[in-house]
Amino acid sequence: MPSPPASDVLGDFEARGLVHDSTDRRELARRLAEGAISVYCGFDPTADSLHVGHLLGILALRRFQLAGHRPIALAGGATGMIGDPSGRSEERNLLDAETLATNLVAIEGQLRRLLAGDGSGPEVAFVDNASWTGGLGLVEFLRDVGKHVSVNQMLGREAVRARLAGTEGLSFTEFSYVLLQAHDYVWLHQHEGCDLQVGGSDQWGNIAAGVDLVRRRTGHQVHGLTWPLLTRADGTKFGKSAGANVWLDSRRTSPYAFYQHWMQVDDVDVARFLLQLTLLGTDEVDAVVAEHRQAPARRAGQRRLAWETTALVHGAEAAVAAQAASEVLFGARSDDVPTAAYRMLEGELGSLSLERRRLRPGAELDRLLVETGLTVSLGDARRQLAQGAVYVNGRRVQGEGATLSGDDLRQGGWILLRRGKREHRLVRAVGD
RNA sequence: GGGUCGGUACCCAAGCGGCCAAAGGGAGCAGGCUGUAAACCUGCCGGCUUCGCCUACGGAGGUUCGAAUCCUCCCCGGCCCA
Repeated sequence: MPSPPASDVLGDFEARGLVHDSTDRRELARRLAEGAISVYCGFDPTADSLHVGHLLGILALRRFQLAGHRPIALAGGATGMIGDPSGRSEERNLLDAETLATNLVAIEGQLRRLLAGDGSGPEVAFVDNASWTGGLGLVEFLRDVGKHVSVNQMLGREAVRARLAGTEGLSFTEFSYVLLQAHDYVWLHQHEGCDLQVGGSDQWGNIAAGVDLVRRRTGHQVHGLTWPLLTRADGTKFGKSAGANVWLDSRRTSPYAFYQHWMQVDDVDVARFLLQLTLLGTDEVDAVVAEHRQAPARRAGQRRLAWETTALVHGAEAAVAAQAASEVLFGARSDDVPTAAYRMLEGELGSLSLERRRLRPGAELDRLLVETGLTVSLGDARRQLAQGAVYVNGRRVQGEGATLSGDDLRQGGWILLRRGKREHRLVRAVGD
């Protein structure tokens, strides 16, 4: 895999559309060219898994690593206790310590796995800001951190202003969040030699505050860099599929679902996503995009995107399986599938087992649809049936009262159900 | 605390005694066209034992043959005054 030239990560970020804001660009470029630096990106444990939005941060660290710099992945055990008001219109509910601890462990595990890399480049450092914030006394904090920060400036921040102007208000706790993150930067600068913090554009305020605080406390000039948030071309937030978040944890979003999520990306977004969400070199992305433009129907862009992201997050083996499942389901012959393929699909799809007698000819399809979760209610199931949205083993069945027929159990016990274009479920008959 | 306007389905928003499961828009789902795109066209879009029934218009009561619509109290929000 071609890595960006060690001397020009910044240029690479720019070429990929990954620069939203940064501290003095020339100064930063000079610093990066001068030699390896330590760069940090934080991840707050707001859930027990990261989601696709976090991929940008993870890849950013990898990009720096490939260019010879030292990445620091920070899990926000302390900041997670407070809640970042950036980009939020409402006060967060504080997570209880237990949930937080669980989340932290889960997220750290994911970060370690995703950043393990291939052994090239400097090793990644994993830190948790609770380790240096936990023992910090309030008075000490107010003297060492608070004294250097201007409330006037804090009030000027976009995230704060929006909340003060609106009806939601802002608690002192969230108002103070930026101080913690700024303090993190100081600590990492002093103890880990960190000279650059990166994050999504919503983090700019927090990062800038950190850069400021480092200067006031140490007189050193450190840097910040943000990328634009992941959005679709139409401006809507990306990372949701059918309203649900797309997670990196396979228990929350299966590798198959994850793969499909990328397969379904709009043409207009493919090039940008390839640049921003994979480690492919820009030349290679250009080649893929050119191929895609030649014959958009083949979805070369989406295929490559799905492959790269799935392999990155779930490993090559899972990516192969997800790809194979997709071939079966979206290929020409989903009405006649070999047993081996059924077994494979069983692991990839939402599948369930039902007693054989429930799947006899005459069994009502509407109930089956509800049971498999393909529709949300019986009424919905009947609507879908009436609209011709339902397929059994790849063949459309129509009519509200549709039932299973004699040969619907394939290879001795599987039924492939589908609603609409792309929702599939596999049902397996068990018992006698 | 006083005044006033408002709280309607996932969101915005009409309705202001029966014809209201509630206009319109958005989102979502499906069908058509396609390429598992986009755009466009069409249909659906509370639940159920579906020619009917149940639950719903901030909450609780009440008036009425009949209430989202009227009355009372309560809760919540905007604005104005203190």
